[in-house]
Amino acid sequence: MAAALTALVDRLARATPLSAEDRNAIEALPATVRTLEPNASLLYPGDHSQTCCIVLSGWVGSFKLLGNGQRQVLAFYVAGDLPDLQSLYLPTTDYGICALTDASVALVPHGPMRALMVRRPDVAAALLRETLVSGSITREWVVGLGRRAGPQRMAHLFCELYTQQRAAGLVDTEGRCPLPISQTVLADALGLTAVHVNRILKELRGQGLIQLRQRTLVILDWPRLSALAEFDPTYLHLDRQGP
Amino acid sequence: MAAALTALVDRLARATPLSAEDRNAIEALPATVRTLEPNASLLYPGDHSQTCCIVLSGWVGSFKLLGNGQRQVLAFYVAGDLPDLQSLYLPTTDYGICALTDASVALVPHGPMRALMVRRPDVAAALLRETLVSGSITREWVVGLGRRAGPQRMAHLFCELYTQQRAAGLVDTEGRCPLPISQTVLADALGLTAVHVNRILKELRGQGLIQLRQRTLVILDWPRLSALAEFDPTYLHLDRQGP
DNA sequence: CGGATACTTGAGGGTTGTCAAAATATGTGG
DNA sequence: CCACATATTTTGACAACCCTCAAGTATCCG
Repeated sequence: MAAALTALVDRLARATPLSAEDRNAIEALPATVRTLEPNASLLYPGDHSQTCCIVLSGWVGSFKLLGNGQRQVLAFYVAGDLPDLQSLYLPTTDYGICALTDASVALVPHGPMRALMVRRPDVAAALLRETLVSGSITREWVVGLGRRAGPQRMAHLFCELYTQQRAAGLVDTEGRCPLPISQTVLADALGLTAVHVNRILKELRGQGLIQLRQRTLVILDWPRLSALAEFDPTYLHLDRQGP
Repeated sequence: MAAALTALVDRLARATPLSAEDRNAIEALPATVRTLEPNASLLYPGDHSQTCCIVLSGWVGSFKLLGNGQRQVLAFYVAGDLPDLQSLYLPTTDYGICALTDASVALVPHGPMRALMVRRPDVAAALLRETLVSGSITREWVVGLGRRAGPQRMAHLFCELYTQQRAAGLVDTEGRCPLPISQTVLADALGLTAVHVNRILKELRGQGLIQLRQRTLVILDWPRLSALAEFDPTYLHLDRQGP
């Protein structure tokens, strides 16, 4: 359990300077680690969660289901992300969280989490910042789902995921980064069908913009891909605050 | 200027009990009131705002523009809403805010706003709660834009706006509430064209579900409308907290 | 009354969905 | 290592939804 939460410390420190005391306070949180297989649920809509979840490894998604069985993915979460921080303030969750790959998460009870935020205002501010950035990303998804056609929408998502992973040091020198999700999941995130996602992928591949094989995304032509997507990374708020 | 911020006090008190001190502290904030004509901008993408905006009257919207001139509305704001609270923590705004009707807003400088939140933790928690509820609504918009077909999507938005205004006491005994926006704005919120919005309205009207005239929405058949939308108000988090 | 804005309707085309099936990849047990 | 079962990806044909363009009607406001 010790050092399990370094993923969170690293994430927060990326945007906000944290003192050694802040780091220690985070790593001292009582956390239960859970490993998850793909598709395993962590949280169901309507649950009253008593813990906050921190992704340690793998990919996790939040989603909502519709009456006819359709699914909409709301966000992707990777190491250091907090999919349900809001459960601290809004007891009833309105969405589900499940593992998209083999994953591990830390579960921290609400009590110690709240205590940490009271004792360590800088940590509270950093967590609040993460929440606001998540909201900003969700708004950009609204724009994509509302106003971007399929190819542009997919290109934009790839630009987003690529940029996020580059900030996390997960992109290699050849423009490759992990994208360990099926076309079905991609479709549920993009508001399309899996069949159509497949056709758009073929199109982007045919234009020499990307490759997507073996759970790896390769950006072959960033200038043209980001131009197609009209990608502006401002909304990711990756600029570091403070000293 | 005095009492301008009662709209905010009333809004926060709807979900969170506030002490008299809390209320007084909010109403003592230094606020500049601005009146806006329809379409007047309050905030442009890329701005570095030094104030927080509180809607006092009228309807305000946040939005993003795309390269080809398309617009996506991200949220509607009415009296008591805070369209840009996040500017306190994320200095670069990535969206625009403009008046959708004649409107008035209060502008509170970041300094006093921050000071209030430090001195009055309950107010800070109430403001955080509002931010989280906004995020929850944005996620529901993602679901609608991604997975609901036109009529269902529009029905869902009407259910949402109606339920919110009922909580604010703005619905009369005949199921009427204000909806003072053009079909073009509605289209920009629903990710559709104005022409198609018009056709869907005709359809919903023809089925005897709603009326929309003279800036007023009338819910004629709530059971069928909410069933069509598969509307579940959980995500609005209207349940009052605490005593 | 005149001009501007908003709403309404029609015709036709493009994007995306649905249904179905084949091809490929992945995983498991013998 | 192979044989098999399963999941994922790929492709085709067709239909539905939504968009575009265009024109006409209603409404608002000075």
